[in-house]
Amino acid sequence: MELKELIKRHNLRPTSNRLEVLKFYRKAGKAVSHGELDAELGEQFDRITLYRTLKAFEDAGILHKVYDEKGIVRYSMCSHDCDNTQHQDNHIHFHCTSCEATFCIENVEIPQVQIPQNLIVESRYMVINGTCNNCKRA
Amino acid sequence: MELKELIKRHNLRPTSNRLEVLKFYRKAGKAVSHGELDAELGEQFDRITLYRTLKAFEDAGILHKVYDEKGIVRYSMCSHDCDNTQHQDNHIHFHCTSCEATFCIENVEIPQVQIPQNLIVESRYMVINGTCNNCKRA
DNA sequence: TTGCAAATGCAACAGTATTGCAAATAATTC
DNA sequence: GAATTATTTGCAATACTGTTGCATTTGCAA
Ligand SMILES: [Mn+2]
Ligand SMILES: [Mn+2]
Ligand SMILES: [Zn+2]
Ligand SMILES: [Zn+2]
Repeated sequence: MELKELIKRHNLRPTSNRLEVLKFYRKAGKAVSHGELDAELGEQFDRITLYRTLKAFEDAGILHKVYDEKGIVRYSMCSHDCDNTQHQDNHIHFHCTSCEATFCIENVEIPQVQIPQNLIVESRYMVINGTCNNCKRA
Repeated sequence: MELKELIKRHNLRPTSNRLEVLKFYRKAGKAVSHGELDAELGEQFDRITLYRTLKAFEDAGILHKVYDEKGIVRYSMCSHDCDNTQHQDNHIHFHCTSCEATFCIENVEIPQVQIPQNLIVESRYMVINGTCNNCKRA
């Protein structure tokens, strides 16, 4: 199994819990909240364990946090070379206001902006709200 | 008092609670969370009333919500012609990672971006993290 | 296979926010 | 100005999200 390798490469133990969680995230193809994860795997694993799994994956650079405009926390697979020392997820996120799906726009960097005051920029975060492909035709 | 007028123009009753809250927001010059508001006015007004005041001001177009990258909810004065039908707060927000202050960059619009998929864009949200003027020299 | 470190489950707790309802207050009508 | 009506407020209860402590289980390496 490839997921096991991915977990090991990030210095975590590939437990059944972690394998199932990661399988779910990979399959989802979008950002998933703890609540949605719990709805899927809550019978099998404890609510708190799922919280800790998400935290562990985030720290390890396997998942990254995604916020929509209402502050809802979701997680999504890291694509590149994130690890426990650094995340590299500075891409745009899209949030569908119809179905509430949120996902990464991997290949679009967040544009730089000229801000007038003498402020030091460290990072940028950007969410685009709109209608996704599925909801458009419906 | 000018604040009274502002509240009335948005079809709300200018109670002492609302006047004090609005005075605080105007003075603050930055985004303020419910907790910070409660720390200032909690002796005088009920915690829940403050929640409802913020909600009422938001619905009326007097305040708008601001989220930082950690999902913390703050509110800030609306500058333009927001009302109960529409908000017009599509500017960038700046969050200082040192002092946690968050404020509006009123005069900088959020840049448009070309997203590849056929997604319908409705609005954009952007937060810049960095170091503010005060913290820079410290 | 034994020993140790990491991971899990359960219980308790913390922080933030919402809802129902009765009392208080503001605006409107007389 | 007093009576009537609608809005606002305070308090209690509740919900939701997330964290922490601790005993038990599991994975891994010696
Ligand atoms: Mn992403
Ligand atoms: Mn703003
Ligand atoms: Zn959608
Ligand atoms: Zn600062």
